[in-house]
Amino acid sequence: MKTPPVTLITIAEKAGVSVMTVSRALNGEGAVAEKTRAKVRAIAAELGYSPNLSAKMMKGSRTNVIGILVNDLQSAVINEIIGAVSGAVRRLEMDLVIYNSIGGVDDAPNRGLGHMLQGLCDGLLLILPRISDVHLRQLEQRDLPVVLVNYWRPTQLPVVRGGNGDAAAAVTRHLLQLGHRRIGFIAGSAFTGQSQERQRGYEDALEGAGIAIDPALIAPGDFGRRSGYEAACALLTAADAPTAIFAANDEMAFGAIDAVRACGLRMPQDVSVVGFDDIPAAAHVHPGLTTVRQPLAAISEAAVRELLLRISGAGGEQQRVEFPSELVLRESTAKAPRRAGTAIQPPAPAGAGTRKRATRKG
Amino acid sequence: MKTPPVTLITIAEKAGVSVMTVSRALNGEGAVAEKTRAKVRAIAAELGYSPNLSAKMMKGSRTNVIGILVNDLQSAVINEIIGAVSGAVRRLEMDLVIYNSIGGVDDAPNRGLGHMLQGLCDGLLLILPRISDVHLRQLEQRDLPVVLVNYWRPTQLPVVRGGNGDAAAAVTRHLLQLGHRRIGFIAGSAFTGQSQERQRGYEDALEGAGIAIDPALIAPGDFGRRSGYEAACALLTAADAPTAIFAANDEMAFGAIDAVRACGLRMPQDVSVVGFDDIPAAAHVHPGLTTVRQPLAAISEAAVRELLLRISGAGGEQQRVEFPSELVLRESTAKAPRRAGTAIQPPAPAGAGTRKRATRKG
DNA sequence: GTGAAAGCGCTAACAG
DNA sequence: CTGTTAGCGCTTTCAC
Repeated sequence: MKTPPVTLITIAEKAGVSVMTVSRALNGEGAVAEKTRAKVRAIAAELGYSPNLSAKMMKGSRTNVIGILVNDLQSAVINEIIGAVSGAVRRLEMDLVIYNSIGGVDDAPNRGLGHMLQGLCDGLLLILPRISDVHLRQLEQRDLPVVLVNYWRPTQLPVVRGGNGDAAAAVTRHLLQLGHRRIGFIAGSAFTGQSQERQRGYEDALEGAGIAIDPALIAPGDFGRRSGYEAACALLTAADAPTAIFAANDEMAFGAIDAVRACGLRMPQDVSVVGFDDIPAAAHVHPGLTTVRQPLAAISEAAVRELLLRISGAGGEQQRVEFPSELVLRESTAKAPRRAGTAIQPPAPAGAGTRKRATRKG
Repeated sequence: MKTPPVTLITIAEKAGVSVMTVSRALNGEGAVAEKTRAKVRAIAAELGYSPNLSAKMMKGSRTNVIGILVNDLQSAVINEIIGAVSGAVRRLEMDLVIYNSIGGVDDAPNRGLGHMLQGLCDGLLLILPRISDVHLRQLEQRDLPVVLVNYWRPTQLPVVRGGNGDAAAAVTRHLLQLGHRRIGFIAGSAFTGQSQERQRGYEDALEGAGIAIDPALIAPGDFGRRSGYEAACALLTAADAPTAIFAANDEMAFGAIDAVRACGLRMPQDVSVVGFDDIPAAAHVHPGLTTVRQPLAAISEAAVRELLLRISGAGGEQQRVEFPSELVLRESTAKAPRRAGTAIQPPAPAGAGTRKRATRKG
């Protein structure tokens, strides 16, 4: 029913030429008489022809589609990256398909991923904050051009990313300049190198200022708001509590802010809070969150460019590209208070305004 | 280099059977000896076989992939829908591919869309807050199972969506009960029926309460935060200003809140603000935003179910499914203040804390 | 229960 | 410049 599919054959018949000529005319390659080409193109346009990708990819030729493999579409950072990649891809007159390999770390080794790998895409951009090494090894084995974007684990695959260590050091120095001496750090999960690098920057800056690193000031988190809340509660209620908290990402910083309030403290007067990522909400809250902005647009563009290089076989000279991140000062940091760290009463179990992260059964 | 692709042939040779048998064994269809099947499956697993979708779709058989066509990946609502759809699809052991038809309303009629239509997906979920009628007509022509999710225009295609009118009426009645008599409404863009329906609910509730609709209280917006700010400024600085503002979505409500503050007014004491959508940020701001929550999970599941029906040819008995939305009361609404609407000084051009929407050149 | 043949829409390679 | 042949990996149809 409805419209029958338009194939090269349809056009060939209507134009009175062979299928091959139509193919060449439409793809702009091979020698075709200008006149023929024009005619064929006109008919194709009229009929609303769009090439059957499946057939194209079966022949192993380029599909002009690049794929994104992502496993967390909820993340503001990732959505920004995807937006930027979309733009870049579009400017190249290519198409973009996103494969959401939701689920856990070990997900989609053969499912889905396999499908995409099987030729649909010319290349793949990986935006995987949680990727397992097993999965990564599989990708290394494959003969598909691939670039890791912003999230990585040790690998030989090319990586394009924003700076973490330098910016984290800058954050820490900023806090030091404000007179803070006990600065807490809330780490993220270890599935990506991001948190470690940020922590390293924090530690380097402290050491650079001649301040010993106190393990009691480093709390574990998982990049989720809730974990930031809990980590901050732990930090703030301990003896000799920090006067500033640096969270490895904005979400956790928000949780930390919740905790500060739940502890009856003021932000930034009593406790300064800094995040990382500069997600849109960081600018929207009051007071605005001091944080770090990664140049996601530049990262995305570069990643696409890198991928294109791999696709065209000009296999990488540069295996790792890093763009410096930038400190964004807002109102969540202030001069360190005079008080020595006094022990604080722990708040009620679930802090007001704290949103529980959705937990999925299964 | 690296791993050569594993095809049915590879497996057939290794198993000492024909390609056909392998195909049947793997797909579970057709009669195959249990023994053969087990053997074939074992080899397939061992070799890490994953079927070449391209070939599959070329034969027009089902690919077990469903596609999402979306044109705004920045939207929190849409991301929530996509998350829910992902889950539903996964539970069905199918795969999901997202096609981001960014750009304008008239975009992707033949590009991209065409590709997906050409068989990659068994069916398409459309999450298109901005879709043109032209585009919609094209889709209607196509012989591909399609379901519109949450956003729609007049069409014969099936639609699964959350309620708008009833919930908007509930919001309005809530404000009326708080004593508000002059309630402003900020409309969204007209590309989807959502804004109109929400406005209708607002008007119905007012009329139901015997209050005449004042066109001066209805301001145009485009669902963006900035437009909410501007619309609210206009409402608040006019003579006989409203004591409550109902924005057609949360983003605009946030803009309205910025405006309330920029005008030197307090929220909710001087002006109550209500949004629509219950995006995560609505719960995160202080005071929390009273808004409406659409049952996105239910909507998404139903949409997938509807789509599956179409795919299996059981063409729809039900063309429109609607799930009731729910009023979420938080702290942005309060009893109407005593003051008569006094004229307010307009704020400085760009309100503090207002984030300009990114404008893309080209 | 299994296999052989044909063909999906397209393009690379080689004629003409 | 244009046409012919062959074949990508798979499934459908029909044979054994």
